[in-house]
Amino acid sequence: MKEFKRYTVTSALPYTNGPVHIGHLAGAYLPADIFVRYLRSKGKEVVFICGSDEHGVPITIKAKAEGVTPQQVVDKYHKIIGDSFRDFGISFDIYHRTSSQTHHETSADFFKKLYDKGEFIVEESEQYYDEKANQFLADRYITGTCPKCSYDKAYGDQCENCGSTLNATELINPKSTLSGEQPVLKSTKHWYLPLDKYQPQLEKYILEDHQNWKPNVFGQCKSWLSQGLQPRAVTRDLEWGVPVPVEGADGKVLYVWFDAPIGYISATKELFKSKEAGYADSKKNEYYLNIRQPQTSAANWEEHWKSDDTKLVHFIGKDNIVFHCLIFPAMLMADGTYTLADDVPANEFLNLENNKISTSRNWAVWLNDYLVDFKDKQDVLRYVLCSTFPETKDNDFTWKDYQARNNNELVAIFGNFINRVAVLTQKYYNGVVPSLGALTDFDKEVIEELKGYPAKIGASIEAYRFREAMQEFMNLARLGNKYLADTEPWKLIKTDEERVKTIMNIGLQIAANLAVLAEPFIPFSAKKLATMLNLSETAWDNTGGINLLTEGHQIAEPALLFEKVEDNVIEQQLQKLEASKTANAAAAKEVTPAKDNISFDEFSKMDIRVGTILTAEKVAKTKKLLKLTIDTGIDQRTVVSGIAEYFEPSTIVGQQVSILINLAPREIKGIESQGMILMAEDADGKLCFAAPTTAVKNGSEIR
RNA sequence: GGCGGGGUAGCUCAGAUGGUUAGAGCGCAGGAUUCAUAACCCUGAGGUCACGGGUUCAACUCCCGUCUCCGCUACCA
Repeated sequence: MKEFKRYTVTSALPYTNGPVHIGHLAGAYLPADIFVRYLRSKGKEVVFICGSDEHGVPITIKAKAEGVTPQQVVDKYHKIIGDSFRDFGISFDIYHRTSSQTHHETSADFFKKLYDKGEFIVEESEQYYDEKANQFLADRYITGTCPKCSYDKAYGDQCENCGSTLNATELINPKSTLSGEQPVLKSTKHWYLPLDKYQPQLEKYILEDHQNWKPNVFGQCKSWLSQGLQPRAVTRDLEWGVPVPVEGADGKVLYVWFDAPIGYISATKELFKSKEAGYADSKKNEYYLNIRQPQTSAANWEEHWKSDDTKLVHFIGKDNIVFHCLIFPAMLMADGTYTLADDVPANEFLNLENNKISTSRNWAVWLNDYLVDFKDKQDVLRYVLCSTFPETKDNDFTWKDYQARNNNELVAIFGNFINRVAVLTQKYYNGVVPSLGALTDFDKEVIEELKGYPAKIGASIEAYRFREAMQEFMNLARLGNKYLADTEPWKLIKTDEERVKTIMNIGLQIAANLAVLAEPFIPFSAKKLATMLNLSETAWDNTGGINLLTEGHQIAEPALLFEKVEDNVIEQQLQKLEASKTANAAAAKEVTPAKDNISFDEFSKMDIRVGTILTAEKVAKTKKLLKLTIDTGIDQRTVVSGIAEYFEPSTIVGQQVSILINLAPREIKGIESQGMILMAEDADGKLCFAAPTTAVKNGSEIR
């Protein structure tokens, strides 16, 4: 195993268009924080880097929608996100941001160097340009008439009428959805990073040198490599971002995926820059939050990025694997002076109450919200999330589990043990650590077991098995409880006071060990415990023994580390989740505005009849389609309808429906559909039949 | 249908490169105990490792197929 002199640890830069939730925390920030806190306790040199990812199209869209500038959007969320991380004890040495000057310079320089080295390919292409809005248009912001089916509201990338995939340039009468104007074709130039050029190097880097990476990470890289890498554009026509620093690139910025990972580097730069200012935690500085003095002897940022004896570790979610394992390394290879990541321990996704966490559906536990409802309980969430980290597959967070973990583990095992020791010490010795006398065989066994924990927990952390590490930590608390249960000092105190001193001394030593070992996982409680024990030791390597507290040492009054979470609190959270979900769904589903008036004649053209479903069967190899036979009173005809997600074929036979019978037939999945069933669609997408409320003769006209 | 990832005790999840009686926590049952936030401690009952084939002396672990679940995607006239 290679010995590294220092570590550079990064967590994925959160995209700054909303707050962060438990899924983010569990995926990339908490694991990294545990890892880093552990390293610091081990006395390792480490910098822990993160910041806001503030560029890209989605932010400009959000700004436009809210009538503010992109900068205002990112300012708002940079603060919210940064505060959330700080409040949860995510101990970044710097939380930087990509809109900062340092970042703009760093990423521009990075581009410029590659440009000068001739690493890029330049390609010119014709793109639609909105002269009124003064910008190039992404395909989905262009509508027009479909060249294939003449549907007049086709999008630039696809026609929803006939389903064909389009190029924006194929549309007839294209219109910009931004201004409503007809866009013009304009040729534009972009720079591409030829990833294919680095394919052999990347294959060696991953497939040969890093077979030890997690299976999910390794597998995905392998899959990409086997498909063959393609050149990727590194620039875009956009105002918001880092301007492309070369001639003839007006109105172009670095593509956000290119500048974002450089954010790690610029943040490190900024961290070292602020060294002169003494790393003051300056919340007034608009460019960073939560800065602290890193535990490193490095003289400059380069030592953390360009030395072979630096171990670079990226903590990310699984959506980011390709960028961190292939694209960013390719960029660094193109530069040639950087060291590459030693590991990228990507987590899978965290679900919430059996459903995927969703920002748009507001199905999430937001960190800033959590602290309002659970003041000072950041450690409980840290603990619960760590115990259910999606390390090998998607995992589920439930409030019931949260309650159980808190009550049965934090309170009942860890908190209870500490309380037992503290209360007994207070009761018997007024809080003074008693002397250690002769050891029994059982004492020796327990001490021997205790001795193994620091290394065991540490090994798990270093292997990125945080769930296992925390379980081991909790096993030490269990050992403490067992020690007390088996030695029964409360009985012995009546017959053998000397023996009780030894027992309590050992109990206290276990508590002190727990205080140090808890720090990476639950730092707030660890601090509370250390204060209670009046303990100043923080070094991991000094744990494992029974010498953390000396005889005669005074400890403070016992205080509870954790409290139970009652049923009603959990109920409330579940209700809140449900309520915000429905509220959000309703709000998100805007009522479609009324269409233009039509004449009675036009209306009369539609021939809508009452019909009855005679047969229904699923169309093979589709998810939504049912093939229906309808008795229209006039004839029996086949209709294909996209309702399979909501209706079992057998249950709708005999159902009366409204059917538009003179709609031009169309072939769907090889079946000719002769008409259209009228359905009402609810806000959540559910469908219901728009049909007569009492039975009506088939063929009756609807008008 | 395509791509990706899954299906292991009631629940949430572990199970390196195939190898003795498949694990943990919770829950459940019984016992012990009272220092402790009725908490702790001990014991126990629970799994033909989705199903069917195959490779192997040996498969939860490798290969093929089937079913099923979850994402993204296609079909919704």
